[in-house]
Amino acid sequence: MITKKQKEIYDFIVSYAKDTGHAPSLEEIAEHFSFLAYPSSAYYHVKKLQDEGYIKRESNIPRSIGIYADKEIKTPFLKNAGLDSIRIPILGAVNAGPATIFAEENIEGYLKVSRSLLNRKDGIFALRVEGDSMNKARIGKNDIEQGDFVLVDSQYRNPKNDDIVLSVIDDCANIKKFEKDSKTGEVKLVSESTNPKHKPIFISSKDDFMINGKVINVIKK
Amino acid sequence: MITKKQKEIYDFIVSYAKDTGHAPSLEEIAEHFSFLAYPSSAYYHVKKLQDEGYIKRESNIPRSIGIYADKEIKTPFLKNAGLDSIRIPILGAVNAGPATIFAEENIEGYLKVSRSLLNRKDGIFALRVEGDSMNKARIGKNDIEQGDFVLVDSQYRNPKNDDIVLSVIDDCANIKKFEKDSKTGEVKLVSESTNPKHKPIFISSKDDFMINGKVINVIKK
DNA sequence: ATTATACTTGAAACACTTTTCAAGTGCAAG
DNA sequence: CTTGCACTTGAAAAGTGTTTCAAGTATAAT
Repeated sequence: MITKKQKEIYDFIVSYAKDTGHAPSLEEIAEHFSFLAYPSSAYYHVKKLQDEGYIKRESNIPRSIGIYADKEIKTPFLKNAGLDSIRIPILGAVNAGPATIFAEENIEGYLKVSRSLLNRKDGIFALRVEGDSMNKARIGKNDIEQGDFVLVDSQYRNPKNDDIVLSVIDDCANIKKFEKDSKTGEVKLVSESTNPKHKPIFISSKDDFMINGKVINVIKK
Repeated sequence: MITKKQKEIYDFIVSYAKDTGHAPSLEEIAEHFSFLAYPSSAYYHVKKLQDEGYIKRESNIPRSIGIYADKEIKTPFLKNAGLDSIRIPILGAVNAGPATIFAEENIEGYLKVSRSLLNRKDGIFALRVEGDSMNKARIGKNDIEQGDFVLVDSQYRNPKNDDIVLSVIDDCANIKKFEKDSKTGEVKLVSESTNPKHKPIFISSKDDFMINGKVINVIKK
């Protein structure tokens, strides 16, 4: 059986590999976790993960940890659910204005979120939603209403059709549904709203346009 | 500008990463090419590839070569299994003779295979097995008998010990177990047969010798 | 013939990584 | 209280891998 620590280490390996394109060394794994002071400790856990079939690895080969893409690790049973929540910074309200909302000084506070909602900790933040432009959109079984918080994965920069994305267009932050025409390549950002005043936004290459992440969850107010 | 040698090296890196889930070391790259006797030579080419923007790499970090897919670094994760079944061309029977069996005109038909058997679609084909030279070998829980089909991953060109490989030696196709002596570097191809007439084949550098893929599955007749 | 380009050679120095092992800690169940 | 489990510690040895450099080769273009 796999333990909570090993699951954390697994997640770190996955996220490290995603970021860099290669696996971490045992030394780096140890460095990343305060409960591991030596590579030998990382070795212990990595060997466990390997024995359980969650990763593959080759002896004496640096950075040879590989992840099986079709194998998901279930979060082990948590004895103390309270300790398993994490703090996520709340940034300025979504449609409030300039792109500078991403600066650190605009952090409004922190939201406490159960870690099981998320795949990874880094790069996720919360935004308070203002307006009704997305009140028909659904993330899981929730809609997005004024005053709710949306969790945004800022590492997700290559949206697929129908993803709800956070974008900044001409210095204005928006939460819209992403739609790209596979033939013309034209990108459209659609409001999923009961309010007809929200028209789709067509992106032209001259617009100052950026996808800042994907909405992965909604936390009702 | 990139040269032909560099393109070859690039392709090797890609195929190695696909097979193993991690990048090769400079030493391994050098070993793989007869025109490179030292890691420093591989270093030279890899640096070129990096300067030209074809790969990314980190200084002093072993096996940190990464390949760009679009603009994102493609992590060499192991691929997962899909859902539906796919068509795989059936080539001429294995020991029927010359290497030209790989030409398209020798496709005998198609075999319908559940994709879950395979890691990837492209580069996989089926071969009908003739003879008893491998009837003791096992792929998963199956042996390889006359009349069976073996699935060959032709992108897998860097076999490990005990892999069952498809090779072409002096224009003759063979399915044998791959064994390389880690000290001498000598390569031996062994028949796993109850029939003692099948002797191991020792590969010398003067032989016209090529690994064409790895047997990844057996489909019983 | 000279120059430039595109490499290869060879060794050594240096850096990074893995592996091992014996001894310990802290916690929870019996 | 004892045992077992799930780890952590600490250091050192044994790999594995990268980088540098100076010198040399081979080919093609000027």
